[in-house]
Amino acid sequence: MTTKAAPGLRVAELAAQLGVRPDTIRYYERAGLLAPPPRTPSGYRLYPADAVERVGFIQGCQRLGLRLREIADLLSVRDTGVCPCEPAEGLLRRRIDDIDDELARLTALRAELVDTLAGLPSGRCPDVSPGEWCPPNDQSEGRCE
Amino acid sequence: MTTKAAPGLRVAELAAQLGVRPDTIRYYERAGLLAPPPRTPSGYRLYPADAVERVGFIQGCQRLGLRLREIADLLSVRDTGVCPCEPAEGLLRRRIDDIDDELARLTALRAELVDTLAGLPSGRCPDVSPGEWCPPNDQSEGRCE
DNA sequence: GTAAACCTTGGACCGTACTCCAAGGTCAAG
DNA sequence: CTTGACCTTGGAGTACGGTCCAAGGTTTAC
Repeated sequence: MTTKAAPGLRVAELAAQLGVRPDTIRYYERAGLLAPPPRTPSGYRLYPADAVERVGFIQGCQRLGLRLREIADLLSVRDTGVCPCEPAEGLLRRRIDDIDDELARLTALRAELVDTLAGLPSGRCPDVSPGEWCPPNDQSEGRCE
Repeated sequence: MTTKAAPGLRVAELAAQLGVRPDTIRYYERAGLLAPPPRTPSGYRLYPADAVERVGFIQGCQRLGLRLREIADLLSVRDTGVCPCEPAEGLLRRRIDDIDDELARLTALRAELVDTLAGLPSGRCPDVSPGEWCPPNDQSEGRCE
């Protein structure tokens, strides 16, 4: 069977498969996440079919909140033929810790916002320490009643 | 009583009172949060004492997560002599909604990360859809055992 | 043949809140 | 008088992940 030799994907085709723009693909190349692909005689990039999977891996990692630099590290391990799950474990643990910090911060901030809001429509404007909501000069005018 | 005429604060003095750098004060001026202050004959900025309170207000709003542009809006209301608590209420409500969205997003993401991590050290590397952790070509080599 | 739709490159730009820089002026202490 | 610490300005740089641009070359459809 004469399997049609894979012609490869042009940059816009690869991008469309993954729902991104061609610029993003070229950006990944500049950022070291995608090796420079072979070119047509006239200089167009021609990606092999497995580039789709590679960009999909990038997107999966991004969904988990990894940065491109971290994803590049995982890919470089993966490119040696080794599963990058060991370095990934460290990255993911650190990511969870960051998320926990952020959750705590946002939860505390939310409570503070609710407190501040609760004071707003009442007789006195609450302070936003160390500043105040009301202008400091004319105390008798413009305050919420 | 001959009250010593307030000499005003130079930019580094104002900044030091609030724990920020002079550049930050000048940046607030460029950004429209601080009016251009009077100058000494030689051109140095000389802030009146209430500038400390004003920058304190900015910091208080920042702690609540408001952006400089939003704070500028509140300040411009406050500068009319009116308490900015009414527009602030809208900003703070929207901020709480944003935080709720972010909390939900981070909570879901955290769960996904924990799931992913739980699969890592076991016999099979988990998929990071639509990519996979393990390289697609050599299935038999390099997998976590 | 020609127009539309693709491709190439290097570089500038987005938002956010600063932060730093160079080149020069000012001011107080010794 | 000199030294050092302050001040001025406009502009560039930081992180992040793209996004867009112009100016030109290529390919495809009609």
